[in-house]
Amino acid sequence: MARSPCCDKMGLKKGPWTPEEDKILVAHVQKHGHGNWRALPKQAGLLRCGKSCRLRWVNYLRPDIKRGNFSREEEDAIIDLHEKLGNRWSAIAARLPGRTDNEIKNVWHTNLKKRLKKKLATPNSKGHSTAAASKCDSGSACQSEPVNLNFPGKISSQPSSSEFSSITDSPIRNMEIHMNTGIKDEQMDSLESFPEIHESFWSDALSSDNSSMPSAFHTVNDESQLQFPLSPADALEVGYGHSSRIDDGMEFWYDVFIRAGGLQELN
DNA sequence: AATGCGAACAACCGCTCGTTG
DNA sequence: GCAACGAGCGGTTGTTCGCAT
Repeated sequence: MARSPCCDKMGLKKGPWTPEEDKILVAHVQKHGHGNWRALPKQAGLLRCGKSCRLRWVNYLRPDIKRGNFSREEEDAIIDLHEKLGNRWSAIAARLPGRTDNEIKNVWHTNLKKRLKKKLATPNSKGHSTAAASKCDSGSACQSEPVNLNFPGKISSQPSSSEFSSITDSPIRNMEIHMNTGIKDEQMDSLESFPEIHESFWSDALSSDNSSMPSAFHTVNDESQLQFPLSPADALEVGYGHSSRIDDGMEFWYDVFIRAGGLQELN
C-alpha cells in the first residue's frame, strides 16, 4: 500500500511546538473540531502535518488531560493493566482518565519497569506482577504460556471451578487460569469492554476506613465456599483481608463486582 | 564553573487497520 | 476485490533538565 508522504513534505515544520502554534491549534479545534486531521493544519494555517497536529492535541492540548506526576494508585493500575493487556498503551490509557498512551508508555519505560525489576529482585515480593510482566516486557506477546491472569476477570469465559486453583492468601487474587494457548482474542475483547466505574461503587467503596478497599467487600470466613462464576451476592462477600495487597487498586474489585452482575444491584 | 550522565518527556516514524470509492 | 487514504497505535529517537563529579 502506498504510504502518505505526511511530514516529509517540504516546508512542514518539525520538532517542538511553540506556544503560538499551540494557541492556533487549540483555537481551531475548539471552533471547528478535528474531523479531518490531514486537512486541519492547512485550514488552521499551521505549517505542520496532520499527524503532528493530532499527536500534539491528543497528548498535550486536550482539555481533559491530567498533568503532573502519576499517583501510586495510577502506577499500580498501569502495572496491573500492563500485566493483563501487554504493551497496548492506548487500551491502558482508556482505563486511566486524563492520561495519554504516550504518557503511560513513558512512565512505564522510565519508572515502572524498574519498579517491577526491583520487585523481582526482592525474595518476598508479591510476584504476581513480575512473572507476567517479564514475559510481556518485550512486547505485546504474553501468549503461548500458561498465564497467571491475576484475577478471574475472565469470568465471562465461564471457566469451571476446577480451572481455578487457590494458591495462597486471597480467594480470588491468586486463582490461576491455565490456558493452553494464552490469552484468546475473545478474552482480550472482554478486557476491552472493561466498564466505566460506576459512581455509586466508589462512594460505597471509599466509605471504608481503608480507602483502597471497598467496604462492600467483606472477608469470607471460608474461602472454599466460593463458587465461580460468582453471583452478585458472592462478589459482595468476597474478601481480601490481606493488607499487603491493599495497594493493588480498586479496579480489580470493581471488575469482579461488575462481572458478577453487581451493577444492577447498585442501580 | 564546566562537564558528563541518566532520567523524563515530547515528538517523530513506520506500521496496521478501517473506510471509501 | 483492490487501491488509496486517513486515523490511530506502538516503538524509537531527540531534547531538556537536574544531579553528581
